[in-house]
This record gives sequence, C-alpha cells and structure tokens, in this order.
Amino acid sequence: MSENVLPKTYDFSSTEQRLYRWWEANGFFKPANDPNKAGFDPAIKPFVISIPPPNVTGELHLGHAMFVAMEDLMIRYHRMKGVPTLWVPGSDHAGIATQLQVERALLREGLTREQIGRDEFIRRAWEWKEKYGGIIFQQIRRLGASCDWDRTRFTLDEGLSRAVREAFVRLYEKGLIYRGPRLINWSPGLRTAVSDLEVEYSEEPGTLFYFKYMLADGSGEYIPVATVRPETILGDTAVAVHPDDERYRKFVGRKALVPILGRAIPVIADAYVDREFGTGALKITPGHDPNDYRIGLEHKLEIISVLDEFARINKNGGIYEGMDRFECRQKLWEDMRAAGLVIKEQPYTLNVPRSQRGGEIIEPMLSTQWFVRIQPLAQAALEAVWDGRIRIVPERFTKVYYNWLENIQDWCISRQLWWGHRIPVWYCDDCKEMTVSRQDVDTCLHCGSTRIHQDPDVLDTWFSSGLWPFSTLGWPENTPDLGYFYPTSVLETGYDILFFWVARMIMSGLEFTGQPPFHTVYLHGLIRDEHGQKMSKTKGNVIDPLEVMNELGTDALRFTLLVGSTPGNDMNLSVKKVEANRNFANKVWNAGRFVIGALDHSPSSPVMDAHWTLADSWIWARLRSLTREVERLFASYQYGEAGRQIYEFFWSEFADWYVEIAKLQLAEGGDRAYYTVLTLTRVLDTCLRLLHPFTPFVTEELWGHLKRACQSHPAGFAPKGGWEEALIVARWPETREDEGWETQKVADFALVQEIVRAIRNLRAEKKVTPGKKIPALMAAGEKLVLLSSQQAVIAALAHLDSKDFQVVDALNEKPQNAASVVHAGVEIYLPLAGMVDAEAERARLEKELQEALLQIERLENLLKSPFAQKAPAPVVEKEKEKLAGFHQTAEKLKEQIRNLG
RNA sequence: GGGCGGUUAGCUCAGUUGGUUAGAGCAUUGCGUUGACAUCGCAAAGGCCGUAGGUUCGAGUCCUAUACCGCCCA
Repeated sequence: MSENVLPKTYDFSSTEQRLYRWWEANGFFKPANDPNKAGFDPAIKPFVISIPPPNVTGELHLGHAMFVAMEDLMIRYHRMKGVPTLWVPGSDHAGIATQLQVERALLREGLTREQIGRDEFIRRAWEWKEKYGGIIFQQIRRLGASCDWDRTRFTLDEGLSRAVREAFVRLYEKGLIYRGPRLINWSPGLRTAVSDLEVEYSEEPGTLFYFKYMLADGSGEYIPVATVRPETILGDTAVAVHPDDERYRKFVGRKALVPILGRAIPVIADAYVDREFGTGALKITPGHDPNDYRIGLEHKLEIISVLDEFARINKNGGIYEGMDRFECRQKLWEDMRAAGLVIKEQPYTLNVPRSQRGGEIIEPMLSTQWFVRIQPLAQAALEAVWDGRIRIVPERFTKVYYNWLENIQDWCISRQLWWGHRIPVWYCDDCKEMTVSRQDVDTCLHCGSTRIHQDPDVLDTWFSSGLWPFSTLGWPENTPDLGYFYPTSVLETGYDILFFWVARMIMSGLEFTGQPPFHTVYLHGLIRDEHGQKMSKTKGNVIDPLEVMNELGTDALRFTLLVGSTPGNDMNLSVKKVEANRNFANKVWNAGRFVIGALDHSPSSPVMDAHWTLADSWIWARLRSLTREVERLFASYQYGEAGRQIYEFFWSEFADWYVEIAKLQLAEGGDRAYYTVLTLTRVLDTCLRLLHPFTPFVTEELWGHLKRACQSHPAGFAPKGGWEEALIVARWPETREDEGWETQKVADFALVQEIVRAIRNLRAEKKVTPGKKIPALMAAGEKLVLLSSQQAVIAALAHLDSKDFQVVDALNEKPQNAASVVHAGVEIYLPLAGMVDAEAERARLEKELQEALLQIERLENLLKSPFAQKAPAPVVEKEKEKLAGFHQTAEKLKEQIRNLG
C-alpha cells in the first residue's frame, strides 16, 4: 500500500532537470522518421519548426520563454499525434551585438580592434562565442524545449556560410544584387551602414530655424527658408519652391548663395514643396536628406556630402571642417546671425532618426554599399500569401505584411563590421574589375592579376537569418534533411520581427528553393509587465524567466505564457499569475496522488460488466467533449483557450466533483470500486496527455507514477493500446463523437450539482458548521427516480445525515421549522429545529419568489415577442423549459410561504 | 497622413460560425483543516461589456460613427 504514496507537494526542482536529461538521452526529441536512418518512409509528412535563432550573445528573457513555450507546445502535440516531428535549434551571430561585446572586452585590456587587426579580432570573437554562445541553449533547455540538439546550427558555421555565399552569388548573377553609391542610414557611433528597418523615428522637441537665402545677383533680394538642421546648409545644392507659388516664382532659374560658404546654387521649382510649411521655400541637401536626395536626382543636382564617417564636418564644410555636427549647427547659426542672415527661431517637434541599437542619431549619408534589388523578391512573397500558400495567424497581420512589401525599398546589406559573413567579392587593383565567387579566389577572373583584395565588409545578419529554414537543413546541398523536412511547417515568432525576419525568409525561400519556407506564420504578442509597461532595466520591472522557473517551476511559467495570451496580442505578465499556475501544477499532482492511492481499493478484476454511475457517465461525457474542444481549438491555433478549458475541466469538474464522488464509490468496494478506479485512471491519463504540451514536466512525472502504479496492480488499468514508454511519446487522445446518451446524463448531473450547491448555500446562510451532518427532506416530483438514485451522493457532498435524509415524490404536509429552498421544482427542506427564524425565512423566500417572478415575466415577454416565431425551435424550446421551471419554483415558494403561517 | 489593436468585475485578462441571467485568476469578505491537495476547500460581494447609432426575433460578439489608450507604417 505504501508504495503508492507520493510526496504531498509536487517538487519541480528535483524533477525538471532529471526528466529533461531522460527525454534527451532516450532520443525522444529526434524525429521518429529520419531520412538519414534505415526504415525511413518518405511518404509520411513531417511537422517541422525552425527555431527563431536567438542572438549568440543573448541571455534568456521572456520573449525566448514565450517562443519556446509556444513552439514546444506545437512540437509536443504533433509528436504525440504520431507525426514525425523536428524542431531545429540554433543561434545567429548577431553581427553588431557580438562585435560590441568583443570590443568591450578588448577595451578592458586597453585595446581596440584596429590595434589587433581583423584576423586576431575574429579569432577572439570565436573564442568569445565558444565561451558564452552556449549559455542561451542551456537556458532554453530549462524551459523544456524538445528540440533535436544534434541538429543545432549557427549562422557562421561552415555549412550556413556556404549557403550565404551561394545566395549572394546567385542574386548577383541574376542582377538582384548591386553595388553603388546611395543615400543610406549611417551609424556614426558604430561607423557602419544600417538598413531602413534598423532606424526608429522618435518625436523630440527641437527648433525650426528661419534664415535668408540671398540671391547671387547682388540684388539684395532673398528667399526666406526654414530648416531644422542648419548644419546641412553647408551641403545645400539648390533652393526649391513650388511652381505655382506666386511669392517665389520670380526667383526660379536664378542663383542663390549658400550662407557663409558663398557657393552659388540654383533656385528650382518642384511640386514636392509644401507651400504651407515654414516659409514655403525649401533648401535642398541631397547628400543628407532622403527626400532632398530624390529631388536632387530628378533635377540632376550636385550631391555634396559634408560629413565624415564620425559625422564630423569634412573638407566640404570649409571653415567648419573637423567640427561635430551639433557643434557646427550652433557655430554656423551664430555666424549667420552675425552676417544678418537669421530671421527667427521657432520651437518645433522633430522626427529624429535613431538607431534601433543604442539609440544614437542616425545620419542619412551618401555611401557606396551593396543592395538587394528587392521588388521582384517582394512580388513573389506577396503572391505566396495572396494565393494562400502561406497563411498568417492572426490574419490581421497579412495586411501589415502586404503594406510593407508593397512599399519596400532596396535593402542595404553591407555592414562595415568584421564579425559576420564577409562579402564574397574581390576587387582587382589592375583591371579594376570585380570577381564575385562562391569560393575564395586569389586571382582576378578578368585579367588574372593576383593584385586583388576582398571587399572588407560583411553582410547584414538578417541576410543569413533569411536563409534559416533551409540553410539549417543543408541547403545548398541537396541533403536528405532538406529533401524531407523542407518546406517546414509553422514559423512561430513575435510580430515585431515580421519584416526583419519572416518576410525576408519568405522572399529568400521562394527565390532560392522555389517553395514557401513554411505554410503558416504564427505570431505571438510581446510580453509586458503587469500594467502593460514595456519591461526595461531602467524601469526595474524586468521579470527574469530563470528566477521565475527557480521559484515556481517551468510548468507554471509555460502554462501562464500559453494560457494568458492570445495570438498577436501583447500580454501583461505578473508573478502572481505564475503563482496561480504553480498551484494548478500542484493540484494536478495531488489529484494524481489520490488516483494512484485509489488503486489500492480496487479488486483485481470485475465480476460483472461495467455498470456506470451517473457521475461516471457524466465525467466520461465531459471528458470526450473536452477532447473534442481541445482538438478543435488546436486546429485553429487557439492554444490559450484550449489550455483554459483543460484547466477548468481538471479542477472544477474532475477534482471538485468526480474525485469527491469517487471516494464514495471506492468505499463500496467490489465492481463499483473497480470501475471507479478504471474511470479515475482513464480520466487522469487523458488529462495528462492533453496537458502535456502545456506543462510537460509535472505531467510526465505523474504519468510515470500512474503507469507504474497501474502496472503493479493486477488489473493493469492500461489505456487502449497499452502504456507507452513515456508521456512525451504517448498517443494524443482520440476524439469521439457523442453516442446519444450524453446530453441527458450531463443535464442530470447538473441538477445534482445545483441541488448540492443550493443546500450548501442554505447551510452557509444558516451558519451551520460545514462538518455538521444535518437531516433533510426532499420533494423531488418528476425527478424522484434520478434524485433517489443520487441520494448518497447528495448526502455526502452536502453533508446531510444520510440516516435522516428522505427523498419523496411529494409532501402532503410541509415540515415545520424548516429552512427550505426550491430548485427547478425540487423542494428541499432542512429541518433545523430551533435555528429557523420564521420571519427571516419568510423574507428570504419572498426574495427568491420575487426573483422567480421577475424571470417569469422576462421569459413570458420574450416568448410573446417575434422570438418565438423566428428563433430556431431548440432555442425557443430551451426558453420554454426555463419558464416552466420558474413557474414550478414560484408555485412551490408560494406554498412554502403560506406554510410558514 | 494611412493602417492595426485595445477599451468587459478593484487589478490582469478570457469570451472565433450572434442564441437570451457575461467567465477566470489575483485582490477583498465570511466560514472551514472531512485521509489527494492550506501551493487548499466551501461560499459571498463585485460588471448599463468605452460612447452613440444601425442590422437582427436576439449583439460583449456583426456594421457605421466617435472618444480615449497603445502599436506599426509614411
């Protein structure tokens, strides 16, 4: 007997790591059907997810916890369904982030990367990666991630680097990659170009500066111009006015003088100019403003860059050369004031471009970089979603996706960094031609010269991440993995990287493999603190998933993330919620303890065929209904709702009601005990299976105990098909349709529940201590047969004195001195001698009567309305039944009130 | 400027083919330790489902407008 006793509290800390090692050691994380192994069946369709690669520099945060929980749920679900399942883990090299880390480490030695040189720097970066790059994976393991770790990939691995080269060269050969001078976003702090997506715009208070653009002809006339960035005046190459603007028409075609520098520039007319803004005349700086750049190209204006790579004024800035851009802004404005060119200053809200990383102000700068000609790729990516080959969940993000791809600009992919995939292009010092090659070269392909040098730049990290779903499977090699596991199934990630990553994977996947890289994109929301604030170190509201797991367990955290969120919506997380779910894990554990203990009460075999009690039938019906609901919800990606329903069922139906009734049934012994144990074990087993993808650890641990306990019992109580090796690879519960008897049983049981609740409430109202058994009398009317059969159940759950509890058809004489309650025509009397205050009782009954009468009125009105004709018959019928019930109740209540005298 | 999301109990949120007394967790209050569980149980209190219209027999759910909050794009 004692061997079936589990600890009173679920101890996750002694369980989680042990189970994880056991799962991994047994190969449960590996695909059941592997193209590299014997017995492979290519006909079976696998389920595949590639992990959103965390930065190799990263430390676990709730965003990781979220994607791991979601993806592991999908993976475990499919695995249990018997689908060969592969979850490919990996990390990306995070060019800028990693380089900064390594540079910081160098700085502690008083060194810069320039001092040690590129080769040594890269050697150190790898050293750094080897040392710290695995931390994130260890942390992801703690979340229970069932990925195939043998297939772990890193974007700078040899294979993936080959993929990057292949992709680059193919695009180049197709004319989809080009190099040239363009206005790009320059990060002066990092001294590299960044892409449009890496720039964020923030509204900040600033100043609008008004000044005079003097005409060059010495007439003394001037054009008033306003600017928010006076220092860019040094790079002006035109003044533009609207062609229809009467004020300035006379100036068009003449020349104006750049303040201080005295350079003569044309006055041009362009409809782009907003006549209402500022003075209605615009200075044009094609070298430092994207809009001006466009105008500059159209009007074939000179493009002058006045900043160097540190965003200091260069030699084009004349006397200001060497000044920082902000210093120059002030100095130039002072000088202009002295020259009498200043008109006024006015407070103005600026839209300041800032680096997504670090927040420094980004400079639009003219620079020679590599670009992907994106339109054709974007077009294909749009079509894949239009025609349904790819579906985005939740659907509203398809619109966002379309909008972005329809307005996309060429992608600047070169970065002036050292850590990353170096651009596979060599320049010849002799013939000046470029050699673009999949392999490293030492001679110029054009003239054969050995005086060549490779492009110093590396590619945007997202360029390699874009290849992730297929590069991780071996592309460009036609590996068995690629052939079987690609295209992958679902891409699951946060909506914040829809553009950065998802759209680019779709473009790359279609371009390089001819297939969409996945059929479904599932986007989860971002995690905020309990009041909806973004978590940040400065605010001090960061929740560390590792701490939460240490304190409350991984299952609790996972369940909270999964059940507390809906697709695409941000989630506010508080530790309180995790605590509530820790309690749930404990509840599951303890219900499991009870079930396992119950095995001791069962005989080794039944004498007769099953004869189910109402409670048995009810819980079976509810379990099947739950299984169907979970399946339906999973199919539509409503995992949260599915989890909530399992939670509700487990706690409020199985534990609160069935387990309590099971105690009575077990006490009966014999067949009753046998079939009760059968029901307990089967319901628990099914619940553990349904719950496993949400809370893998507690369910696996408990299931193991259940399995062993059942196996050591002579009856076995094995599930259909026998006990599997582990819950992680156990069969997912099959859905079954109702057989017809369920509705009545569920309704009957609901009546029992309501009567029990009614008695409990009445007892509480009369201040009867819960432990005290009290007599009762029940007039059941047409429910006589049902309620008589449930007498023992009602007595036990409502704490009635079973020796003094009668259920009769009707009462000729109502008991005196009894508190009473009426429910759906059933009268219940609790003869609480001496405890009943007739007046209070009357008041209470009157109140209930009022309520019943109110409902009768409401329903009669409803049934008089067109509702009765137009609504479907079953709906109307339901309301009629309710009305009849209230009529009965009202009658009984009136009787009872009369009875009180 | 364009687009999207949110607005439901004190707090944080569910509520997906519209079905007629709107749910949970936490917090609050009362009672309670009965052999699964105090990391608990039983109960109570708490909501004109942002506002105004509309469609419908019926709207938290669909449509229109609007307010406030938030996000994305330009």
